[in-house]
Amino acid sequence: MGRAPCCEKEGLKRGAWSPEEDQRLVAYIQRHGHPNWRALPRQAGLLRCGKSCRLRWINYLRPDIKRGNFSADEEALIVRLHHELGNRWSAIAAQLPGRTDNEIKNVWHTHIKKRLEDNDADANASAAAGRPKQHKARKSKAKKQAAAADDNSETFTAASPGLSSSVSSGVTTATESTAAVSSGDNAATTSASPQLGPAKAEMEMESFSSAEFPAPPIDESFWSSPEVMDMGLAVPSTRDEDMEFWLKMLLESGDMRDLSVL
DNA sequence: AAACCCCTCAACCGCCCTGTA
DNA sequence: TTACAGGGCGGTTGAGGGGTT
Repeated sequence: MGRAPCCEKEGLKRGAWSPEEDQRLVAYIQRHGHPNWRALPRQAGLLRCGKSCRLRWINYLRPDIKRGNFSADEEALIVRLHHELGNRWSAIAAQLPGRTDNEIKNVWHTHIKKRLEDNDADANASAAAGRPKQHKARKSKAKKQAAAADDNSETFTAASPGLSSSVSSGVTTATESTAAVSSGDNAATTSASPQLGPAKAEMEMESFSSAEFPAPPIDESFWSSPEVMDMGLAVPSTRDEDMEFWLKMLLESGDMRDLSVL
């Protein structure tokens, strides 16, 4: 006899969550917690599977979720942890506060893995071809992320407009620092290097042009923050300086040394 | 302008693990 | 020890959207 389904599928809603559903779920969890996911949707008046509620909460509605672009440091950490742990996304997520396993998994499959493959391909083809190909989707993502960085602090409330401010508060503060660091596709382009050894990174740096990768807007307050000042790091003003800045930062943080074994 | 391409990411599916009776 | 329920996890899917032709 087969295993019983986790929940009765009949009559349950599927697909994207509405703001009203989000609000209902958040309100219920804030009031009662989630001692029993299976019973929760019925008690909260939601036509959803318990698993679906859990996933929605874990991946999207939890107040400590850090939304927005992954910083170069975060991406470097993901690469390193994936090297050590494999596809154990929850274990990797445990090392990245505010990030979910689902989000990390998505980032890995859509960005990092592809970049690693590109880098391998480029390394093989560079002698013959020269410059790496710029995938169109990355260009679109650059725009998208630049826009996302602009209203990063509003992402959560915008996605779920009905939510109370108590839930969305804390998300903005958690996000701002990341947004400042990784505004635009800068995170993606600059972090293209961290998973490479220094020589490969240098090779890749030369392949970028400022025309293809216009400098993203930078939150000046970040650069004047005590943490950054303590590092004695100058504010990068050009693309090349930008790349060198991140390389230096990663080397000093130790990430690059760890990654050089890859 | 419109059709097509393809990338992103939220959400789902199904298996596995753990706790409990 | 076994059966079952519930939660967790990793793989996969598909709608939506932006870029290209």
